[in-house]
Amino acid sequence: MDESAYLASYDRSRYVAPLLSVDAVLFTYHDEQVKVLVVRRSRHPEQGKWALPGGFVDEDADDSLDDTVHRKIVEKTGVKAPYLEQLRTFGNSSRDKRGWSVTVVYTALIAHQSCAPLIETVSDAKWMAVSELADHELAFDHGMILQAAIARLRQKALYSIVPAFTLPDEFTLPELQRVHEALLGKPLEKKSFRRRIEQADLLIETGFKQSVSGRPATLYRLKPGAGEYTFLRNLEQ
Amino acid sequence: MDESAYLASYDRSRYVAPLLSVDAVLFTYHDEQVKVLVVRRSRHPEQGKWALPGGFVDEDADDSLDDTVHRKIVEKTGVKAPYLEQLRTFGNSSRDKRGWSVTVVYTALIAHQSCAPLIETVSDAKWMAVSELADHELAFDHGMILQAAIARLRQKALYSIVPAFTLPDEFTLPELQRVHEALLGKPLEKKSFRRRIEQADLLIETGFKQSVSGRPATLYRLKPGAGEYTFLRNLEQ
DNA sequence: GTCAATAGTGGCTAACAGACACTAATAAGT
DNA sequence: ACTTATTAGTGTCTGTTAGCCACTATTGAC
Repeated sequence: MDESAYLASYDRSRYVAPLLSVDAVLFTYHDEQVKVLVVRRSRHPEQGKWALPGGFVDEDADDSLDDTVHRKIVEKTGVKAPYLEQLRTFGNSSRDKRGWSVTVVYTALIAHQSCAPLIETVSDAKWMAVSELADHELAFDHGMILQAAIARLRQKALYSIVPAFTLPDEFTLPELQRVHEALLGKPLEKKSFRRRIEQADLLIETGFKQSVSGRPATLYRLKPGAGEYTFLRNLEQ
Repeated sequence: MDESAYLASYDRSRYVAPLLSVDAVLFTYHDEQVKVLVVRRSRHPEQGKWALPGGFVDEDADDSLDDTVHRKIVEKTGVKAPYLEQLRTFGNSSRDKRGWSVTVVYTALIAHQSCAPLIETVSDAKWMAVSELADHELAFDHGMILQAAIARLRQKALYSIVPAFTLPDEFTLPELQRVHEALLGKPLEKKSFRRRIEQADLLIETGFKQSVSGRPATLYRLKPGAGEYTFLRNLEQ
């Protein structure tokens, strides 16, 4: 049998594959806190519990797993997340009562303001501060997944400016530093923080922000590709 | 309907999920070269082509995706790989002619000597030097996957001693440096390389290696957890 | 004993993070 | 207008660690 004959006779429905889903850990920054989007499950299993936004691949609508996550995030927030990166895939026999299941998990970052209007009007999705996560039990193994996502983003705060994607398009260096500090749970040296960003030439100056009180800060926008840049040296851990 | 009733009525075979497989990029070091295990495909599709070792989840035999990879590597090499880490999951509609498919890819490292006997006796698996990969077309998107795995391992050579897992249990620092240099494709500073490993206290001295020519080198073994250690500062890129 | 080869060290320089005091620019109060 | 509080941003010194490269150490071959 040659390959075309094989493909013609191939019937995928004969093979029972593990349940495959895609989930997103969507971070933002608001009110001095790093927050994560959780949605209330409307259906069984784990109905009523808070869970990560996610779902199944739509073979007609999605060309790739990235498409699936993007679609799911747009469904919940109304906008496309400007930063998306695969975290890890979790697959075992016990994480879902329906049987052996696999979920491909992504980390995504978005500015709070760009999706706040939609989320505030729906009752099945909300931002949860990462500091209060311990108080809430999430569906499936999503609590553990969230911890893994936070650990990774925390690491990135030490050697990249990826956390900038939790801020609006234009942001100030003090704002960015406060995001990093919220992630790391401790203050950073202002000078060290600013120096390395300046040396790496990752930002474009766009103007000045009127101050609430005190000297106004310079507004910046990320240069294209700034999210991929990694510093050779970590900040102190 | 409550959850137990839902679960009792749930029939997974009604849902056609994308084809799910697991693949491994298994690295080793031998004859001054970093090599990758490839296996010849005995069945359609892409019959006869070289591909990454991998396969499907066996829901009875495997409790987790990690189990699946471990099992697949043991099938090909006869031994369990001492280092295993998820690389990334690739999923789209075009990578497999059978339709929408997803593969969870792992990077694994193993000492050449620990599996050479088995591999040399079989004709459907062989070590391919990464330097000659460009000359061989691999099945599916495995060529691209391999490039991603190499890029990641190369990064790790700059800030960890993970490449040590391509060497036997006991190895010398000059041997380890040669692995890193083979990965990076350029020489490293001997003093810088040794100094950081000594400072991080990652190795246990076990004796001396009789020299082929020249002064004998000290043999070391990895301390437990040494693979998870990351240096705060990268070697020069 | 000398030489070739490889292992391992000493010690200087350069780059960059930490620390912290300093200056700069704004709003509010008098 | 001046003072003060507040936040933004800089100057500059110290400490750590990688780059560099010359040096010493230990072996086998002759």
